[in-house]
Amino acid sequence: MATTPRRPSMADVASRAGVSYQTVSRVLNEPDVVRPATRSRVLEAISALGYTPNRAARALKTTRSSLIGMLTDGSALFGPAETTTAIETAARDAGYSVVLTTVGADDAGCREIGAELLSSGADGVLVVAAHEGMVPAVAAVARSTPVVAVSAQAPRVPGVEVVGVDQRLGAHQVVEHLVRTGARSVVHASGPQDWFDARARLDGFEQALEEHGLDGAVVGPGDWTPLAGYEMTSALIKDGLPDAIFAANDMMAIGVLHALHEHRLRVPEDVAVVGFDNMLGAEFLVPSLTTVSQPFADLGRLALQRLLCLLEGRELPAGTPRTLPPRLVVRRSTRPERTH
Amino acid sequence: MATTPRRPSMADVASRAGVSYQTVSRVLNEPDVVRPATRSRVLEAISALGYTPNRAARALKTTRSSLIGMLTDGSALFGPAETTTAIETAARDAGYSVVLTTVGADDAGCREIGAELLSSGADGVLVVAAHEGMVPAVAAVARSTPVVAVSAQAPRVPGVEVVGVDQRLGAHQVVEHLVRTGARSVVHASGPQDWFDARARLDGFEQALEEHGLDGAVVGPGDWTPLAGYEMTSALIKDGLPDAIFAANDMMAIGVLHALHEHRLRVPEDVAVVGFDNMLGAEFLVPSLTTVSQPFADLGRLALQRLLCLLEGRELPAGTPRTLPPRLVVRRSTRPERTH
DNA sequence: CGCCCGAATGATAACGTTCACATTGAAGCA
DNA sequence: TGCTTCAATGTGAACGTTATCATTCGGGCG
Repeated sequence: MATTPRRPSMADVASRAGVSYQTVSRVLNEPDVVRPATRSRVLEAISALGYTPNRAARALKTTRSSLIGMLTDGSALFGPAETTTAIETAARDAGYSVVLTTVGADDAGCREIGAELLSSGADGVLVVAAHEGMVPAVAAVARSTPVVAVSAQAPRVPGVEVVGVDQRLGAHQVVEHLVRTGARSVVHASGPQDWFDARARLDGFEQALEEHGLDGAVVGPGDWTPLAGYEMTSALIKDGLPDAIFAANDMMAIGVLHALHEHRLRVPEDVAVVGFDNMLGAEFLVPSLTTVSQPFADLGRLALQRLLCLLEGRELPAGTPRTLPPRLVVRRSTRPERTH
Repeated sequence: MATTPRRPSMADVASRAGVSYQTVSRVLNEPDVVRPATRSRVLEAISALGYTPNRAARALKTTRSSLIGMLTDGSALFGPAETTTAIETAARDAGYSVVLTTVGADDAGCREIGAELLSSGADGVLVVAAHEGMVPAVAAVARSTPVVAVSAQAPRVPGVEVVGVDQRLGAHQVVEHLVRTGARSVVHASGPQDWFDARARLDGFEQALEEHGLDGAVVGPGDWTPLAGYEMTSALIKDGLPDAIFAANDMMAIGVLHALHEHRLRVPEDVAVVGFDNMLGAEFLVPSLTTVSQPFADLGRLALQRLLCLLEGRELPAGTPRTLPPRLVVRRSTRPERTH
């Protein structure tokens, strides 16, 4: 009774079932090779003792930790959170655990973060809300571990695969919708340009603008927050408003709407407003926000699938996309499209 | 050249530095006991080889994994996300990594989730958005591992410590503010009652109602989403509105505001609205939302600190709170308080 | 000068698995 | 019957650490 209640090991299970520890190992790893009778005896012993395999020992022996590192931004943004959850669930289904690592605003300890992620023994790493600040950490990791980034475009790090939503396409869809609803001038309230997604949205915006010969301008960059959208819009109101404002994300759009409301400007009659992300609640803003829906959860699953292929040396199923399409969701913050 | 590029081990470092691997171990774990000259020689070898300790081996030997399990809800809610980040950062500072485990809506695999968390070898577990659905998993874990829950009240699981924001107090503050601003009747659009926080807010609401002799009712329960708030409010509009609506969280408040706006009802003149959480953007809703701010980040750090004490057998610093106070943030969705 | 002591380092064993190979036993076949 | 063969299980070693004990080497002191 005085002995420390050590977690049961294979040896304990083995002696209870009257077999050797190797047989127990086999029951766990290649069940069909052991005779049904012994197998069930072992299984019974396992559940009776509440045995769980010691992952440290397994990792030591196999040099594979069954851990996936997830590098993500510290801000509590909607999209990343959803992607994160999808990744974790899919990883668990595949027999992996996810170790979370957030990188804050400061680049300071960033290379160090990479080293820590590495030493945590992750078999592979997923980068979720990719921005410049992560590049040092990613570069440090990528030399010795497969990395898949969820991002609009490859962080300029060799050996990093990329899976993402086509942000440029999304921006195009926004501009085209605005054109169809009569806007002649559009301002993009841009996001932080060290984020790859923000840059791609801006690129797509400028390109679409040119294609349609629209008047347009870019203000910002903002930092994804409502306050940024609010301040940019307040400035615009002073300097002259366009027909429409395209915010880099829904949070900034909230600030845009607020500023307009504050000045008794009507949306969409005076100014149309579009966001990006289709976050929870976008539909219930005042007015209901036209925005671009991103398949965050699918994205997470796709990224994980890619990483698993890298890890296990499998080929990707043919036809697996590298890029997912966004979807424009038209609501009340833009003028209705003419239906012929 | 044909040999697999194995990660360097202590033995490699040792032979390069001309010492035994035990000395390398000592340099890492108790540096002062080794002579400065040899120590620097070893350190030089470490950095030259890019050696990082093998955590699996260490974990196997010490029976401590330096892993903290974080059990959290799958929904992409704002509060949990912020708490999560704070925990991860604090954990990393303390030399721990965080393995993330989300539990979805289905209770099905829930006990199993506990077992997996356990077998992942976490030294301790933090429960972040506690609700009934987690109880089986938590119970499974708690028998063999320290658990701290971030929650309004103890999930009824023995041996689980609790750290939380005083939700009842928050609800009290809301009701009192509403009373001071002239409301005579308040409806609480309640949250999912299997969440401990939602239950506590409801309790606090009812208690405060009684104390102040107010008219009141509870509608719901909702599921934290804007849609829920919207539907409850739509029903209220048909059946008769109170002076104020207290939504269980800000997301639901968004739906409440939307429904009111849709019926041309003015906030706060016709109905005052209050939320809970002070999520990013609450300030910029239309109108700016009065709500209860929760110190999500502090909460995460506090929970981690408590868990570390449990893990390392330390006493908590005297005066460390078990409960953090919320803070009422008065904005424009409620009538202004009279200033004498 | 011989002894002992402490500081610095080395050697050995163990943690709980999995891998590679050895052993057992029963069945198949001439 | 005696041999081979294959299925089922057991044995020994190793993964990279840390814990424990053993060894070495100067120097202080009687």
